[in-house]
Amino acid sequence: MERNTRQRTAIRAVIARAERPLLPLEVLDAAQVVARGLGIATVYRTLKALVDDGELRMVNLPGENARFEAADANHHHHFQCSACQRVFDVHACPGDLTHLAPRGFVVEDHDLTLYGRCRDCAPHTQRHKRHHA
Amino acid sequence: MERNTRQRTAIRAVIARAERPLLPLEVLDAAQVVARGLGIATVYRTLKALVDDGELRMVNLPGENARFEAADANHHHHFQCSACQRVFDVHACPGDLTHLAPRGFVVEDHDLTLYGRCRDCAPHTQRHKRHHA
DNA sequence: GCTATAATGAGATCGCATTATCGTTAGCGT
DNA sequence: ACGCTAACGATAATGCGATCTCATTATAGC
Repeated sequence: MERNTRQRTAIRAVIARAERPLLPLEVLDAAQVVARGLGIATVYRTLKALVDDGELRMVNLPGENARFEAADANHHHHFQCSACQRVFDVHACPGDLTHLAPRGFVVEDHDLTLYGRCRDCAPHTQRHKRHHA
Repeated sequence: MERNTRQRTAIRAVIARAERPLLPLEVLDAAQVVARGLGIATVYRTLKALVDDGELRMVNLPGENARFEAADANHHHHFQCSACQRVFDVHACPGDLTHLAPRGFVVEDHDLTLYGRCRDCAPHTQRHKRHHA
């Protein structure tokens, strides 16, 4: 993390532009457009470094590999599309959930994942085209 | 799934008795008490068979390996202790969350995971002893 | 009790995400 | 522009949960 390379710049840009947490492979695909020849090793290396620096945050969803998003985002949750499998941010929260836990349990945090169809994959309300990012 | 063996009986009993989803290794440990010599291969084989039969359900929590619980339980969520890592059932639900998704998204289901200290690991309110199941 | 064969257990193997290796490339301070 | 060396890319290696292999064991029908 001492030199600014075009690979690192591309990876940073891809994640900053995305409005959803990305898989390492999604980062690779998107960043390769700008940084030709970019390798998966560099993606993993850079993601790890950026997480250590506190610039990125690792996002885990049930049964999924880790995704990465900007760490400066405030508390939010995620929505995974059952059709395209992509994960989107949900800028809403049911609020205080501490009362849901059994007696004697102390709630400190929570994760919420919604499942269904994203805007692009929703039934009925078809979109003109589906240019996935 | 055609013969009733002591291994299978032990595995069924362990899961029925637990009030929380168990990891394959937790099933192994608990079932070995009754079924001596039980191997991990049999645990995986049996869990898979019971899931196929609809008797068990696979439970995925963020960043965790699959756990298994009885399939006849009704809709509920989970609580993972940040100290002992065990997962407990939460028989409560925040209710309708369909309105949280962005416009155009169709919510079909949701997963909620609470994090904190379980009764055994909670601060202050110490328990006399901690005989983990 | 006898037998056919389903089921088991130990250990080898697989699948796959992630990490390490190492020769090459390219920031950046001078 | 030069040189030091961080960073890269290709690919081998790792880690580990889960599955497969196969000789052995034990269930269940007769």
